[in-house]
Amino acid sequence: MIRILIAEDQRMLRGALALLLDLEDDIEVVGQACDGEEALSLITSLQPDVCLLDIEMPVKTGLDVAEQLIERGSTTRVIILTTFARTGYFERAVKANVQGYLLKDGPTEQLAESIRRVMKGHREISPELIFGTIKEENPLNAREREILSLSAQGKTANEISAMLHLSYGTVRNYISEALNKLDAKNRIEGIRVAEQKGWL
Amino acid sequence: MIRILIAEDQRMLRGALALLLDLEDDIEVVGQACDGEEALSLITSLQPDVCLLDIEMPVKTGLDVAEQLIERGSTTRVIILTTFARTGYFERAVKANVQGYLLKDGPTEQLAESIRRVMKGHREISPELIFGTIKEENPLNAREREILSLSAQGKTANEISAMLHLSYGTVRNYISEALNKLDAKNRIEGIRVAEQKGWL
DNA sequence: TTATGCAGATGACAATTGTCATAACTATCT
DNA sequence: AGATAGTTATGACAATTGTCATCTGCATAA
Repeated sequence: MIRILIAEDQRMLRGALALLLDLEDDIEVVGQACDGEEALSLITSLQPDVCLLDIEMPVKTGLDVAEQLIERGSTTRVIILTTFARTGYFERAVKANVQGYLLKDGPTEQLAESIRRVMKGHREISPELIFGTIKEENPLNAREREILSLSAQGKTANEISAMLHLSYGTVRNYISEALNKLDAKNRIEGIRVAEQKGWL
Repeated sequence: MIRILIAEDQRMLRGALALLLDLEDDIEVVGQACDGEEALSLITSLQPDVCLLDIEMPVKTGLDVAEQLIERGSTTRVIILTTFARTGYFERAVKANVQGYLLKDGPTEQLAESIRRVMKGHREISPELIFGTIKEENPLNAREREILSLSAQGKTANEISAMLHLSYGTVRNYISEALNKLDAKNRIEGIRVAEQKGWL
């Protein structure tokens, strides 16, 4: 019996997946979490064989959870299940050494089969991601990302400088550099591009 | 037997919902669509009793579909099933006279029951939406919305003025007015607020 | 007819933003 | 020690943005 845990904040999907997987004879859904924090603590206490992690969840993202599981030397295998084929997300998942990265756009029928294959030691990656991704690296460094994120929240260069204890000019330099790398003509365009690629 | 059609672009969710509903003795999923256009043509040809429509789909949104069904005098009952509790969406759905508006954040178990109740002539609205929404009207008029949308794509005031055959100053006036209404201190914040409320 | 209101335009002003050249200070590598 | 690279800072400049008061048509209602 494969014991699995589902972490997904959208209740309808979480419930439907749990039901669907429970119909399989060899799979048992032992727990469900609606945010990253809960997922982490349930995985620790329940020790499931596999966990299905959404990325964009409250409190902690699925990627955060995956990284912390590695740190703790957990034996639970991780399958990321997300809407986003964003290169940034995928790269981070690969670095965190997850066993699977599936898209919510993929077929339902394949999910159970993917779980079984992961149990056998295979890696399961949505075919959309296998080609044409690795080349698109995140061009932004940590500072640029941090500053652009704050800017994306509507913060002003001045506010950001106060928050990060940097000078006004430095903040603007970083934004300028980021926009240059993203080939964007202003903050708004830059934010669009970066968000869309999962670089923020 | 209640014949239903599901329109939802996310394949995993669509598949899971179809399976879940097909398990019910009195419900039969007669069709699935992955965009609004397909939904419309399948509803016309299959004449299901109920259709489940996602809002944010390619080609045509679920709201577009609902509105066109009314126009055509279709007898198929409509349940909107969406992630978004945005007031703008909800208002539009109410105006289109849909029979249900459920959130994907709601419980899976209730879905089949909601469908049965809709068949009996009830209206099904997610409880989150019943209170505290109607008052939050979209404060932006058509022009302001149009201009802020273009701005959200990274367009400059100058570019927008050329696109809409308005003067540079007029465009900035509209943006200023929109920001004032949204209580935002700059474009970026304004865009965030408006998008989050479904006002764009 | 006057009044009222709306869509659009103009001009002026200050603040913010985007760009660039340059420099100081570290830390690291050779 | 010298070379190199990364981080932070400055100053200067132009362009863009945000705000306001004011003005022109134009339609429509009193």
